[in-house]
Amino acid sequence: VTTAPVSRSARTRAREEITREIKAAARRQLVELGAGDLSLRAVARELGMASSAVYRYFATRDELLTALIVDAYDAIGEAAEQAESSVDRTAFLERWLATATAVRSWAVENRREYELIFGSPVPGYAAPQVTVDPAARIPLLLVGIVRDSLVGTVTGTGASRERARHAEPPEAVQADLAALGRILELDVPPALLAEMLMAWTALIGSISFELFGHLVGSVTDYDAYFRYQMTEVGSRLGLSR
Amino acid sequence: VTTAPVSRSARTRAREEITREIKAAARRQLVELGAGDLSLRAVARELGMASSAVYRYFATRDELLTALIVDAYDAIGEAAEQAESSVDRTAFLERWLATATAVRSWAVENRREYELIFGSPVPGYAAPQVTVDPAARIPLLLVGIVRDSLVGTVTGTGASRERARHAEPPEAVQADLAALGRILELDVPPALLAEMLMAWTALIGSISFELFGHLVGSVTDYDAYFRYQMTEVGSRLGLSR
DNA sequence: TGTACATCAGTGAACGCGCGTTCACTGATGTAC
DNA sequence: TGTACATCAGTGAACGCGCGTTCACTGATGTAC
Repeated sequence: VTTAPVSRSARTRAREEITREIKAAARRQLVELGAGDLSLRAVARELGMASSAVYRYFATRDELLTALIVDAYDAIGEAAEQAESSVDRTAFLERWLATATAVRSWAVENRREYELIFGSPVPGYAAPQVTVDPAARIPLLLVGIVRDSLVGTVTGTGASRERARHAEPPEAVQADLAALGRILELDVPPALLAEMLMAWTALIGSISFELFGHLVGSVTDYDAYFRYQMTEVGSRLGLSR
Repeated sequence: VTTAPVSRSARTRAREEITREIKAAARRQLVELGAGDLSLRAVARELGMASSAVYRYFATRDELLTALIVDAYDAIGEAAEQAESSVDRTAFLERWLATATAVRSWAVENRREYELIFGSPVPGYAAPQVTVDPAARIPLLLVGIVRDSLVGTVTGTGASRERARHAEPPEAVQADLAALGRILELDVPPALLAEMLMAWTALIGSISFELFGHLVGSVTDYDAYFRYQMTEVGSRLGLSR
């Protein structure tokens, strides 16, 4: 039995640093070429090391891809959390808008990484379990906002009690929603939970539509259109008005 | 000046047939490997011809890709039009649901081709102008439904006059919408036009979310959830209730 | 504190593979007189 | 209707390239006594 060293050894520190450098180089490649053309050899070349050396850090190309995916989820989640946390806690709609806007800004600035996580899956690559938690950060933000807004309603802190009236979801959907509510420990009407799922879908759907070029010719002021759209979504969640 | 032959020559017929065969083989490859790994050589191999022979039909790999994209847009548009046309003209919500459902079914059955047109763009490939028209078929269906529903309102054929009340779009968005309304020759309130754009976004966004795996763990009955979601979207368009 | 051994990072060559595209060519089909 | 020429489809070899991964190796760092 060996005891873990108190201070990381030179070897360990070097390992961490070089791992970071490999990921950084891979990210640069990703930006230029897209995920499909990401090449271990090119990464090694950029770092001035033998291509075989990369295998000391990532056992396979897919493992490197996975690391990039996890990083991307974390980065976009982090950006969203940062933005959301700086808004007055009782301004629910604004919290949602800050979240949505931050997500979109990150996506615009990090197109390829956004595509990596929200675009079409890389063929032949199956996302492993490790990506699940970081992927949940943004939806969990939304859960937090809605949860707070409901407490707000009860104590009268300002959330709208005139929530839009929705059709009751059909039974099959209710079952899914009930299970989801239990996982999230969120006790809300099924229609509202469904609305949250749709909000999350609308957020990503809208950003993808813009980035993938399907609004070319219809919209020119993407900022304004996006904000308007997300305001509509927010008000359907009963976050204001 | 040569006159066009009345009946296509053997050569012309052969050319058309082989062009079709090349596209079919390419489509098969697409299904297996995704757009990024589509290879001219592999297509030629499958057809038992020299790889150089393919160049008599498509000057470049990208040209072949473009052909597949156009075909995909046409196929999904065709499927949608078929489904929509078989619904009672005055059942506006049902027309919308038939459209949406047909689009989703086609997407589920033709995953890769769907990804080709609605997933992340193939890096290094710029969609040429020829893809614009076929891409418009589905949104134009939606325009038709809403247009008819408005006439319905006037003549009292059954469309709801209790259209959901929307916030007025901000000015920057209004400008875009006005231009869009002129192009479509559709004279409707800006908020409704915006809602149509959002419906189109929601349709594709929802299908992509499902296909790209972002609902795994939250939804199990995709059919029911999708239908519910599109019903909500439809009612926001004032198509019923 | 010094030494012997184990662990690990990195090298460079090699394996086996596939790709897009070009080019000079042969032979079949189409066209003009 | 028959012949001469032009057009076109398809061949096979080649160019120049890049890829992921393995393997036997050297030399530096870490560990146990």
